Amino acid sequence: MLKIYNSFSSKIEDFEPFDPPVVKIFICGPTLYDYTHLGHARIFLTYDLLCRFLKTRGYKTDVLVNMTDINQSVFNKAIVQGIDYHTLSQFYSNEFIKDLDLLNIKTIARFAHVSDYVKNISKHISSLIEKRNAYSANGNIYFDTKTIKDYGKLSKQSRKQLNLHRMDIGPNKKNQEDFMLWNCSEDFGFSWKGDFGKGVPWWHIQDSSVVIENFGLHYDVHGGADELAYPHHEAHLAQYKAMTDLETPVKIWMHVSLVLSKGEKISKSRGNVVLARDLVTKYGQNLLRLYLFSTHYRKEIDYNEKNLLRNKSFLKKIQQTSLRASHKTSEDISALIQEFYASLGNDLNSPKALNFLEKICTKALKNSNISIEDFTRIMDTLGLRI
RNA sequence: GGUGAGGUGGCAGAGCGGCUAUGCGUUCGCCUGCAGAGCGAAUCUAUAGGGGUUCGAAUCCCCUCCUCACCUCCA
Repeated sequence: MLKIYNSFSSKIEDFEPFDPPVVKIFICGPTLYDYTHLGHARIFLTYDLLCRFLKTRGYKTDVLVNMTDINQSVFNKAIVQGIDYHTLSQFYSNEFIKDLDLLNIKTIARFAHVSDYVKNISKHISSLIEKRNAYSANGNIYFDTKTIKDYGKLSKQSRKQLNLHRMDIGPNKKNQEDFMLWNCSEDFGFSWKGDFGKGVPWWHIQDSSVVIENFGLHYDVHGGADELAYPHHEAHLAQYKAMTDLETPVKIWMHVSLVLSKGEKISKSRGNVVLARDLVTKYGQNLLRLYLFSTHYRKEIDYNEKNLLRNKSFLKKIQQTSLRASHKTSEDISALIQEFYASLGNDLNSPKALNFLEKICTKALKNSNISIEDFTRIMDTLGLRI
């Protein structure tokens, strides 16, 4: 039904959720200090496609997205603008939701703002200290990565390599690669109380707490951008294992590749950011979907406007097909429809699926037929609004 | 140094064992007072290099060369 590449095992695996027919998916969400750009859009559209496909196979999806409002970048921008960090993050949170709507992403069931979870985070840190997975050094709390046997496996790094990273630098850390859970040493002008001291919950533990509060001891898919594999996902997995006492609390680690521009990563520091809303306004979400889905999710996309526009004629063909859709699907097209879904089922091979869709359209416009029902189902799967 | 993704026609970009996409471009028609847009048709027969597997490879295996990204906050 669905084969999917698991970054943890580096293999394409048969997908079987813990509690079928429900599929629990966690997606690393936005840090709330700026608008959604094309790279973010690709991430959420990919999981939207995954969910829509899973639904056609009889699954029910439960998607959780964390909304990072406690974060250095948020604090910094709030200071620059002279406003409360919460006001700032709330603004971008609303804008994010608007962007998802523009992108026709309706598959996300829960949004979890980290600031609503600080008490839980503190509780979980206390318990990690108790279990000796975490320790205090110079007031800060760190996770002892040596307590996790195969730490580094997800990001495919040896202990030696991990040791080279200058991770969350501070005095008296047990291991160079240990990461911070609770920051007590910096003054942000505000702090929260934990049993272990006043401070700010740090990056990685936020997701783990959000996940365990919402999903409990296990879930099926952990998603996010490729670049999050280290240190973020590695750290999250270590914490989550310690919290759940399970060896495999997450079935599939699914990483979406980056969007580049002129061969370079899209990022604010390089000044080549393209906002999702601008693209949707200018070209429409249909075109954007066709463009992004015509590259496999594990492959980088080098964005340029020309390539996006190339899908125009394809979109037109789809629109013409919709006008020609009839009451019955002919056999040759029926076979192609099967191939369309089979392609998606094979590690979400959307470019191949689109190829079949194009063949379907070509035939339907010549001498074959596709039923309105079959056609609509394909559109729904891809999230196209024709 | 480590990890991952790639190298396809003039260009962009799919296909991932046999049916050789698609788009841009180019050329020719139709349309038009001209131009553009639009429509129709034709055109380019490609797969980094070298071995191998196979009846058959762009597609699988090995070697070489090259490109890019990530490994620090970034999605």
